[in-house]
Amino acid sequence: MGHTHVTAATSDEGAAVPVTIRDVARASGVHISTVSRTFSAPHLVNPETRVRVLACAEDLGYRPNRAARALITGRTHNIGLIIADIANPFFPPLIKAAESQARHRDYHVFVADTNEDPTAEEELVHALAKQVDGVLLCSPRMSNSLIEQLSREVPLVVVNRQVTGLPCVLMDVGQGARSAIEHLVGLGHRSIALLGGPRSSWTNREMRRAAGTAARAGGAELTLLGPNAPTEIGGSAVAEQVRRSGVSAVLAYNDLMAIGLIEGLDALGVRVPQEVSVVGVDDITLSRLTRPKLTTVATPTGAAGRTAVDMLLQQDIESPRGARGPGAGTALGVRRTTAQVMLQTDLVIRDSTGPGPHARPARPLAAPRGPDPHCPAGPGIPTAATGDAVAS
Amino acid sequence: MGHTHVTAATSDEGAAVPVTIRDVARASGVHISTVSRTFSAPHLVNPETRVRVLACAEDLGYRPNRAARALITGRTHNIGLIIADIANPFFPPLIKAAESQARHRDYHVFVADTNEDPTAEEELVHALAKQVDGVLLCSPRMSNSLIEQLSREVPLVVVNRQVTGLPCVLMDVGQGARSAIEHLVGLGHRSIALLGGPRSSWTNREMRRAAGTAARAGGAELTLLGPNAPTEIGGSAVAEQVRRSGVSAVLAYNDLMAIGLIEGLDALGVRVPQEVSVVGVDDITLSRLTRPKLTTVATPTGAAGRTAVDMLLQQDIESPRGARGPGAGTALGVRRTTAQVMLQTDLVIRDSTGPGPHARPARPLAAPRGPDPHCPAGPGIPTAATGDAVAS
DNA sequence: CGCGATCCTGCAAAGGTTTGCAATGAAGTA
DNA sequence: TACTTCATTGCAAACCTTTGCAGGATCGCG
Repeated sequence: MGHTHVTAATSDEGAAVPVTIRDVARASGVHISTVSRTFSAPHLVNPETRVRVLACAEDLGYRPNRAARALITGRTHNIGLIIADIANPFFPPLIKAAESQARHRDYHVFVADTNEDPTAEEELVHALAKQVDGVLLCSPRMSNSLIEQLSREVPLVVVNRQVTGLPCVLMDVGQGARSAIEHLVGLGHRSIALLGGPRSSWTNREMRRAAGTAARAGGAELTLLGPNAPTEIGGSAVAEQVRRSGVSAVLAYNDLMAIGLIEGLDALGVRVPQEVSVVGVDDITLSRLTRPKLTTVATPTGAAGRTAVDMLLQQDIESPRGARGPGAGTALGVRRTTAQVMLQTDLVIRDSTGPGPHARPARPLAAPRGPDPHCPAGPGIPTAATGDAVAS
Repeated sequence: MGHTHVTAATSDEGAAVPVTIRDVARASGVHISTVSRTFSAPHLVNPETRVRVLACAEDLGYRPNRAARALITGRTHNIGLIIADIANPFFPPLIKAAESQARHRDYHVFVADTNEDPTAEEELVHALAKQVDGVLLCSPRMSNSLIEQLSREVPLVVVNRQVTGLPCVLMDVGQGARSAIEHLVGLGHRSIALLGGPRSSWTNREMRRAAGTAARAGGAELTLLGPNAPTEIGGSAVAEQVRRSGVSAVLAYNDLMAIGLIEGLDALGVRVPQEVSVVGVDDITLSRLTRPKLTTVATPTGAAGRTAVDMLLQQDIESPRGARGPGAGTALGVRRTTAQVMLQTDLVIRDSTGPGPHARPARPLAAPRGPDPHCPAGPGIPTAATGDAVAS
């Protein structure tokens, strides 16, 4: 590793003296159990004692050892967050929201990246299992059956995937794809391509299903292209294929692919939206910054992260892990209710979609359009309703 | 919270039977200490016994309880990663690299987001202290003295900040800023603005210092604008100010601001790079995707994450935390060597910079330029050398 | 055959916290 | 006054693992 040590100094440092509950007990003249209760069950200790203990604790800089606490309570107050690819801008807002929500509930979040690799996913669940109270599985690439199996090892909440028997947070990409297709059909497009994402993606299947239905209903022909890598590269790689297919509009699996496709088409001399319209999914920050600005289906990423954490913690509180007390370890089945939450998506119309070859002549050609009925707050600004739910 | 429960089912699930070292011991007919050694000191146990124990462990699905292990060894095998803003695309590659590197060393990573808030930073260090073996502080916003103080509580490695006595990973933004200014001066710009970032940012100070020197050396005038929020919004907000200042080129604190600025200038009818040249810092993915593509100083984010983890673990191995064995708890000072690593940056020339008003007439005006000597692999492709070091 | 060395394994303490139970004392009730 | 109830606190077991120490067996060597 070619670093250069600019400075190499030595410094004196007192060994971090670990101050335990015992020290606090001694300092405040009570038994350690009283100190413990001061923190974990304050109502059980005399207010006067409590303030004294708290003062001593503060004074000594005491912080409860979470490992010891975890050891006896069986609850680590940690949760795991397994992500297909942190570098995909879709995920950071989700991570951020989840971490913040967890922190408010006095939980910490382990983040792990699988590089879209199903095997890594499985290993990570195993590795995390004993160390966390539950795991959030975001856009998993492994099989449903494996997920179910793993859920017997550690409480799981799945995001962007429907697994029966498990709590799931879903984004209504079906509705999103439908809106997108309807938007394109309304613009006069009759030949549309769907740029598929990873084969094992639930989102991918949902989009295909909904887009197919919507296209049929609108009298348009839908061409399936894929599967592809859900990245910019994946998008630009199919540009040539898109051109040859002769479609006048494309719905891409996500924004990254849409942007890559636009790049690729541009390199081939195909103009967007004049010759081909492109719609993405996710509404990542980037999609507002490219030229042309991307028309896309906004997904409520932050809300998904928060909701997933809530569901995990709720489920977790119902059924604490580990046997409590001697003799309570009989493996009696735990009955728990699982819920699936569907979050609404919103079509955000910007500049990457325009009139198709079948547009009625009355429509102005290739002119900037006004706000679309689907997008109450006007183009470019995700609606506040994005995080809200939709009855389905 | 407006979600709709699409499904609410109940499922039977065996209580996750916690299989401990004791179960494995019973199953394989040895004492628990032998099982323990099988995992933590395999060379001390008879090969035959070992395979038998391993088989049983595998069979029962045993995984060592890390909390218990942490309790007695004093090492959690976790590290904390404190980030100013996960949503800033500068950080995900760093997180990803750090997490991956840590995992290879059998460590897990807690990720926490401070929203650029110094107070949150301090609280997070406290909260994490007892739970991790060390903390990576990325682009901290708190004061040096506070950082030093916190480093007495938990081993710290600082990224993007120079703190004497603490191990630091720095990116040579000074060199980067110099290259950028020289590039602009070479293009004929004599009046350049520096768009500052957060006041408490070390990077910010370094850039100001280096850019000032380079501008003086090149006979250019440098205008300081800031501090600003290191975001797209922060950049677009100063567009008007940039126009009024009359400069012909701008070096922005980071890519996000540069892109925001270009957006803002565009809205004011100022063309980039024809009227104003813009240079960013970081080379985030986004900078290759905007129009015009951004000229920027590439920072080795992944290498920084990996290096930081390595430094933390190395320092950590030298001085294990917590008193080992009875009577060893005397607070004798631990002497440890701290190093600072400086990583090289690289100017990547793309399309957001062009000839300035003082360009020699021989130069073609506003025409696409070929590869720049600063960028060996050609524009648009970060050089492989980016992660390597530079002697300084 | 005896002795030490080596290898393997068991024993038990320790690590910091939580928590059921018991003890204490005070206050309230009959 | 005697008895009950309640609030507060102490006691000690338990959580699961690691590790220093010692015991036992086996082997090599003189």
